[in-house]
Amino acid sequence: MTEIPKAYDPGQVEPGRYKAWLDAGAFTARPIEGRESYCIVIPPPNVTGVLTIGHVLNITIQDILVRRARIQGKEAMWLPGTDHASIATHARVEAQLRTEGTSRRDLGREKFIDRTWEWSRDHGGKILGQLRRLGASCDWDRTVFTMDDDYNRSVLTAFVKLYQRGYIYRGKRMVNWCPVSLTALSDEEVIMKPQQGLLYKMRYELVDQPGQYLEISTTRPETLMGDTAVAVHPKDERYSRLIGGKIWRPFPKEQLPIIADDAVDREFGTGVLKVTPAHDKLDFEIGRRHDLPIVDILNPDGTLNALAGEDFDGMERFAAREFAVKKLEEMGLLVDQEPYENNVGYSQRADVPIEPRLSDQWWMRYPKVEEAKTVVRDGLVRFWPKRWEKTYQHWLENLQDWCISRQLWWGQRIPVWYKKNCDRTDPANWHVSVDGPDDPENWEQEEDVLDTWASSWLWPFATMGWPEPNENQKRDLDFFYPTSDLVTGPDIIFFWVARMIIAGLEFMGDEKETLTKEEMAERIPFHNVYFTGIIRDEQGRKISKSLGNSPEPLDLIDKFGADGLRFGIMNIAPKGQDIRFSEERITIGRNFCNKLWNACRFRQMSGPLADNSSLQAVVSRLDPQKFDEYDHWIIARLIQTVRDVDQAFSTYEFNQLTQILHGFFWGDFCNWYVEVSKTKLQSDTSRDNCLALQDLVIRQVLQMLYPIIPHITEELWSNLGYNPKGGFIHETPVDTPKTLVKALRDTGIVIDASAVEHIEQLMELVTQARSLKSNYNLASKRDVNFYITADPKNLTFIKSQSETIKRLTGAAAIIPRDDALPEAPAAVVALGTLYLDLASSIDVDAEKIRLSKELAKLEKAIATGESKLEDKKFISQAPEHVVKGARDLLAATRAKKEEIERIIDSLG
RNA sequence: GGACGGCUAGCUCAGUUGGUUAGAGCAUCCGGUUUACACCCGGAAGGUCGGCGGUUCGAGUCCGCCGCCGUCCACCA
Repeated sequence: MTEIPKAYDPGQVEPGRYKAWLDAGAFTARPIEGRESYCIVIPPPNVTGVLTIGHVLNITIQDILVRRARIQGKEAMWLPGTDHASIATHARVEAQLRTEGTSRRDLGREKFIDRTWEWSRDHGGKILGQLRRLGASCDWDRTVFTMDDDYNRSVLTAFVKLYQRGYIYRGKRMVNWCPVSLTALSDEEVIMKPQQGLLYKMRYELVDQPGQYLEISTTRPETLMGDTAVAVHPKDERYSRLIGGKIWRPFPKEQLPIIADDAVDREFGTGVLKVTPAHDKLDFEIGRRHDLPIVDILNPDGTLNALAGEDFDGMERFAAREFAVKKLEEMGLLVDQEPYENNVGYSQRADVPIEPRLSDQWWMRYPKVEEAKTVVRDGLVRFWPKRWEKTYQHWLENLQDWCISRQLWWGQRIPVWYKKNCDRTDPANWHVSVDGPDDPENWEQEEDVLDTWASSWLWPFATMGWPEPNENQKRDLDFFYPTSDLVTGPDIIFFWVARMIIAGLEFMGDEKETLTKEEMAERIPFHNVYFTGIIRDEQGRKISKSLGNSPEPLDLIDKFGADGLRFGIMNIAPKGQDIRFSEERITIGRNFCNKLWNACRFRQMSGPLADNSSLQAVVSRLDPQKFDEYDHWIIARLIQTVRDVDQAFSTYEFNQLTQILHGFFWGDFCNWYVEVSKTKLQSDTSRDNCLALQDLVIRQVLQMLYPIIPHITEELWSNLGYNPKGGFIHETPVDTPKTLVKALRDTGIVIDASAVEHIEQLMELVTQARSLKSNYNLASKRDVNFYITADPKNLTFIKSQSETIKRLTGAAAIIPRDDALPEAPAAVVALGTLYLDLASSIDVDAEKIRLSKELAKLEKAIATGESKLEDKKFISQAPEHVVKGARDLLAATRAKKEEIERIIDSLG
């Protein structure tokens, strides 16, 4: 046993405690027969990332869940790792190369990849190290990187299997092209942003009727050189006679057909649409229906090419827009331009408008879509909060094929080889396998790599050795899969959560077209998904680097301690809502740790420690014969708190959790029980029982707090001798409400409900007494007397508690009286009427005003109660206990009112 | 355009299946070194629960409409 220092200093405690856990292998999980398993796989942070406040939230929740599972006696495994983040890492390495005056093309594929490996090794350890400072109890020996050799093989195997099963194909289709990253993107990587632009109205001349024009509206005049038709709605009478005719494209000057297509909206603009099949998704579809030529006037980087005409060749796309408008104007073809807001797709990563572009890509049709809907609808996979299920189902119902190829180098290179000098579009010339062809000299491998999400969607099982697990991994998969909880943000429901569910259903078992419910249950990757809120700043803005409003987590840890930060952030994170972050609101965590520390310190100062080695040991030190009302009350509150905490854990209500524990420990235990203890500890007869009770409360509270604030609770658990044979706190299973109640009952302790009620009444009396003193500026005086009138039963109780009442109120004496004390401030409470004895005269008028205010309140309550009870419908239709409650309340309120009226009278 | 979420004290949030006089923390104000803790203790003030209707004996809670704020989805150029 060591003495506890005066103020809690997390810096002195946290690193040592964390190291001790690591040294003892406390986070190592092994499949153990007959033991309940618990597993979380971490959402792998980007390998080049640094810890953000968002991670703090996410990691804290996961650590709470894992540690709670561990202290419940489950075999708990938290699997850590990082993601290679293909496009993001690419962008950062390329940016670095630019500062060196070189580029990835100059470097070549191999050297670029070497360089990127170097980069990720330099940065990769960083974020994992930061997680340790937060106290993350990951099983670090299992750390996985999505570019590890084994993981690569998993990704390639998944590709090959899906290819063989007919879900993967290569095709020339419209893709979202990022002109900065120079790669195709999936639909999910495109963000629609409203854009202030211009809507141009221009006119094209009819070939057959020179001097006659058709007016066309567009927001993108720079693509007109790629137009290969204009289209109208087939039923649009304004234009029906022109269908089948021709029109002049002004430059490069060419005749275009006028066609009819249902997709044209008659209401929009003039109802005439210019059709650019190479650069617009809708136009591409129209072009396909009408067999229109496709003229691609854009280079991959978004500049125009020679097909746009000599004067546009090489021009940047937005410069080309201005230039095209200028040309139209000069030719007298620009009719109008007006401000216009429309939605433009942006590349999520590069933050520039994407170009719809026709190109050869690899696509995936999703397998097991129906099953993916079923498992969530039927609760095999539960979402918290539930409302995200709707978002998930909606996405699955409107699924588009997934573009999985990226024109990048960092990532899993697509395992397809093309026969040299042969037609790449013909699958007969393809070789698809994990290891490649036996005669590599005759083949060329596909240049593209896979979308990062096409590797991370395998995370829950590829991290455990799928598809070729060794003996240990096989046991892991059997034991830990399906995993228990997934904790992530709702922004990646589509990117990651939905796809992991699909991948699990497809791969975690033999190839099957459809699955039974039992098979689904075995294959799902996790049972619960907890969606965190998104952290915002005090003004409700998103946290972002450019706004400079991102809190620095490591500074916060220095300031508040990891435990303080953890408690604080849990306290301010409402379930399913975005979180307003402010540093000030984190102080509650630090303050709470300090309170906990000092309460334990006070316990240590109050008397020698006795046997605390187990729940039974502590409980057996209690002496039911010596229980007073306070003891009953605190035990009742403790049991209720254990129940509430249980409930909060099982419904993932983490802010609730901190509030329950904060309220009980600080509000009930410290402010009332410990204060009362100060009297009890002076008496030899009550001391030991009181200390045992404190030990019990502290013990149970430490257990419940451990998942949230593990370092400090571990330290105190050890300092107060709760650890039999030096074990960690989590090695003693946390008591359930049942085990706690049973242990108490076995010792002969049964909660006396009337004692609990008495204490609540006593607390009211004390509060009112303090209030009276404070109202007369006597709060700090110790020589004040109180008088009380009460019925004999209550008086006996009050007398028995007079010492603690005196201590809690700071009064000199509490003196029974038979009648009212004239001209004295008074308060009516459940136990009687309390009078503040004032040696000097009081401000009678002020006191009258105060009491009148209270009287008004009571009269209002009486009026409400009376009208309710006079209502026959209420009497006949409301449940009996509600009616009785209303009657009792009315009676009590009337009595109180009469008493206050008497006091007012006595004031003269 | 559709869907979802939020609107309760100055701020951030609780308010279970409708049922006593709507709560907490922070901030504010007043008073305090009492046998742990000033990262503390005691007290006070502060709300027509976004608006309007409806159901009901009874609505912060259920229903309808409206208003802001936010998020997601959507091929009107």
